[in-house]
Amino acid sequence: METGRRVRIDSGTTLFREGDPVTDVFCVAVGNLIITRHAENGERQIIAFLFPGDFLGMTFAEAHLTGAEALTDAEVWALPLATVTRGLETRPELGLAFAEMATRIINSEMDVIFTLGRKNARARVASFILYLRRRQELLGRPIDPVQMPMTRQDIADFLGLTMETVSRSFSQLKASGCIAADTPPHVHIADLTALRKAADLAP
Amino acid sequence: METGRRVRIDSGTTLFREGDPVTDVFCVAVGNLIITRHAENGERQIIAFLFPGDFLGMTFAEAHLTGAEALTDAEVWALPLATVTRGLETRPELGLAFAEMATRIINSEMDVIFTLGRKNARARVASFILYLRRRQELLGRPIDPVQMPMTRQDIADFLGLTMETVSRSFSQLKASGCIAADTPPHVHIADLTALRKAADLAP
DNA sequence: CGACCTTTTGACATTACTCAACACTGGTGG
DNA sequence: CCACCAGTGTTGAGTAATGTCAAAAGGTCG
Repeated sequence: METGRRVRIDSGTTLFREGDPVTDVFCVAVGNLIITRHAENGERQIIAFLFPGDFLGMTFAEAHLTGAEALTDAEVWALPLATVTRGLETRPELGLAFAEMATRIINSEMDVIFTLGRKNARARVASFILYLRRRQELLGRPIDPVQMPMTRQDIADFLGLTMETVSRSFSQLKASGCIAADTPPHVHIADLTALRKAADLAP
Repeated sequence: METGRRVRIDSGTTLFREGDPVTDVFCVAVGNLIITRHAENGERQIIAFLFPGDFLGMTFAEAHLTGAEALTDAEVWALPLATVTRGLETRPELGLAFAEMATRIINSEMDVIFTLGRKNARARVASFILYLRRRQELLGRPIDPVQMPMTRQDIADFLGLTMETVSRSFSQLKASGCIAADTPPHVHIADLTALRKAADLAP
C-alpha cells in the first residue's frame, strides 16, 4: 500500500470534523488521536483512542460522521480516498489487508459496546487501563507503566461517565490494590489478576 | 459474490457461539438475528440486531468473539471463510464491496457507542425505535407500524438497561405522545419530530 | 378456562451525576 | 527563588436516574 503524504498534527489540533467532506483516509504513524462524535447539546463522545498503525477516516458516506483530533503531537499518513478506492478495485492483495484491518476495528468496537452496555464505572475504568496496556504490548513497548496521555475528562467522554466518577474509580482501584503510583501521565498495575477481575474479565 | 449454502434457522436457535471455530461467513436472507456477547456472570449484551442483507461472523480471529442466534425464524447464506478469503485475494471487485459493507458496520457500531455513552434511558429507547424504522425503510417495507420482533429483555440487553427501565421508557414515550398503540409486536410513531427530539437527534 | 410467559407498575436501594470546595501541578513573572 | 495562577484532579454532600425486588395486569396457547 502506498504510504501517502505524511502530515504533522500538533496536540489538540483537529484532523477533520463531523460533516467535513471525505477526501483522505489516514493511518496513524506517531502519537495518539481520538475519534469523536458530538450530541446536539455539544456533549462529546470519544468513539476510540487511536495508536500508531490504526486507520481512521474511511467511510463511503458523503461526509465524515465523526471528528478526529490529536491527543498528543502526532503524525499521520494521508491517502486520498480515490487512491484507496482505486487500489481496492485493482489490486486484490489490498482487499484482504483491508478486510483484516476492518474486522479488527469492528471487533474492537464490539468490546467498547460490551463495556458501555454491561459494566459499572469501576469495571469500565479497569477495562480501559487494561486496554491501554494491551495496545502498548502490541506495539512492543514496555508494559509496566501504562501511559495515559489523556485527561480524566477524555476518559469520561470515552467511557460514558463523568470526570468525577472516573476519578473516584481510579481512587477505588488504588485503594483495593489493583493499581498504584498514579501520577497522572501513567499508572502502574500492582495486581493484574485483581485488575482483570475488577474489569469483569476471566483471570 | 457466490451466494453459498442457504441455511434455515428457527427462532431462538443458535447459529454460532462465542469461542466456536470460524468456518463460515453469513449473510442474512430472511428474518432477524442478534449478535451477542456474554459476561463472566452470564449477563448478555446484544451487540447488534441484524436484518436481511446484513453480514455476520466475519473475523480473522481463531474463534468467534461473539455469538449469533435467530430472533425470528430466519434464513442465511453461509460462505466458507476460505472462499471469502480467496475471493478477496483474487477478485478485486470484491474488495470494494467488502469495504463498503465493513465501513457500514463500523459506522453503525459508532452509532451504538454514541447511544450507550451519551444518552439516557428514554433517549436510548427512542433512538432504538427510530433505528428499527430506518431499517424497515431501507428494506423498502412500510414504515408505519414499526415491527418489534424482540422482547423488552432483548431491547434492554442491547441498550444497556434493564427490562423494567425499557418498559418505563416506552410508557413515558406513550404518555408524551411520541408513540401510540404499542401492542408489543409493533409500535406506531405518533409524532416523529417529538420522537426524534426525545432521541436527542436534530429535528 | 387455566397455566404460563411477558409486560407494566410500584416501592425502595444503589449507582452515578451535579455542584462545590479543595489539592496538586507546571509554568510565568516578580 | 518563590509566589501566583490556570488547568487538572480529587473529594464531599446532596440529588436524580436507573437498578432491584415484588406484585399485578395483560396476552397466548393448549
